[in-house]
Amino acid sequence: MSENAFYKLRDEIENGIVTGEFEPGERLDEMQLAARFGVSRTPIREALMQLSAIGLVEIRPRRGACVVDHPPQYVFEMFEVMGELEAMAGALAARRHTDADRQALSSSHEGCLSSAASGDTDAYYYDNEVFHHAIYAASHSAFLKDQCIALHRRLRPYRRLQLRVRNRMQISVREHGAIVEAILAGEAEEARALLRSHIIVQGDRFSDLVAGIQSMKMQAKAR
Amino acid sequence: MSENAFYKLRDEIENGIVTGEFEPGERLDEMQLAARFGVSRTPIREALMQLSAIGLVEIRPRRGACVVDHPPQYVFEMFEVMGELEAMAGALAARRHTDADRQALSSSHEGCLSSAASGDTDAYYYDNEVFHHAIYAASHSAFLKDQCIALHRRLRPYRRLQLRVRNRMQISVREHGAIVEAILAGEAEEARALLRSHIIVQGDRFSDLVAGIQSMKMQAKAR
DNA sequence: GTCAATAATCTTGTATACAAAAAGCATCAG
DNA sequence: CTGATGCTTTTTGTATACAAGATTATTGAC
Repeated sequence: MSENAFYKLRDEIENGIVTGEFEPGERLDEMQLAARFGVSRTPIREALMQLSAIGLVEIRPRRGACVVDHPPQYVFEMFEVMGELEAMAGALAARRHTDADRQALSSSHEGCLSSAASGDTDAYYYDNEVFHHAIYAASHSAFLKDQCIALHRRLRPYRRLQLRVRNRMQISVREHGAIVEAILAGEAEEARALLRSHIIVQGDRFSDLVAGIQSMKMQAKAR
Repeated sequence: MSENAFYKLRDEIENGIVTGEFEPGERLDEMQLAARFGVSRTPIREALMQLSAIGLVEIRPRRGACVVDHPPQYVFEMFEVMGELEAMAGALAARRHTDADRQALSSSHEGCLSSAASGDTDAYYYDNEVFHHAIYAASHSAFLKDQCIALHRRLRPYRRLQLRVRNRMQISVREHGAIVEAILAGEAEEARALLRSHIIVQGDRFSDLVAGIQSMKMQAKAR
């Protein structure tokens, strides 16, 4: 066994939740997980404790851990808050970005452009993450960056769903272009507004999201 | 031992951190804590795992848990983000508040007024918390409320420091008045701006905060 | 006297053990 | 056949045990 099992375990289980292997509402049996990862219940429990504090699993006394199952409204609100945080990061980035930040923003945007052009959603999913992380870094607010990364992670399962929608990649990458422009031009309020509406799930996108969550659960039940 | 020790333990340790009994940077010895609370190391570890996920303690492999010790810049950034989140809550509250919310806002503001008048900082500290929670609730965004409460908790040690500054209570409660007015009048953008500047630690207040953190650490070392 | 190397001690990380609560099951009454 | 009650099994929560890494102390060399 290498170093600090519970860190690895936490990430493994988190990943399982994000990818949908563990479905929303599913019970996470300690012994089962222990057997699966070849460890005892102790580090499993410690990993679950951390995930519960983050808000990815729910622990009810004497009844074990479940993957959280948020109503669509709550997920919508998560995107709404994420939008505000990213907007803040973008506004700060517009004011504070360095040459290195310019570089990182531009090249990560290039990456998104090419993977969007190739139509590879998995590649875009990854490049998109790099792009947004570049904005967080350019904000030069360590705490804001930490918060954005944490919430971004928590939203990963749903973000993945959104890319499935037709043309979403093209629209998304076009919005990225405008965002980069605003940040590099130092237009803080423009960047704020653009990022806010880039993230928020409004109008049709909300119904798409709800439909996606539904089908995710259906798929889960079928297994 | 009653039900679910680690919940109680988590709150106890968290409280110890907030009140400054456990100083920033202090090592949290598992056996010591176990002896103190009359339990074994297992539930202590589980509590520490949760606190580490929240960001109140730091666990380094094979070297135990420490109370986090953020540089002043990071604390400033925490208040900056808190300001943005509360601003958002205030703006939503201005648009969405119900009669019950009006009631809760007004009465919690009354509470702040009277405890500020009496000069009781502990009472004000509590009433202030009730007031801000009323705003979160009035936003009618469950996730935003959760995030605000979590960050509010994390900032409790520093918030406490701020009240020590002369006249801070009077200034704070006056700002509350304007905030209530804006929310009740439905002026979302006004509420947003007022709350943002109410929370953010700017100008002199930042140096006061840094000085407070310093003296907190001095006091810690003296023990 | 100071520094370094090694031994002793302490602390963490994980496994296992055990008690108590919840869930599942069977039996029995109606 | 249905429902309820009591028993069995399973699973959680906590304590304890043990191994391995980190820390400290001691001893010896310079």
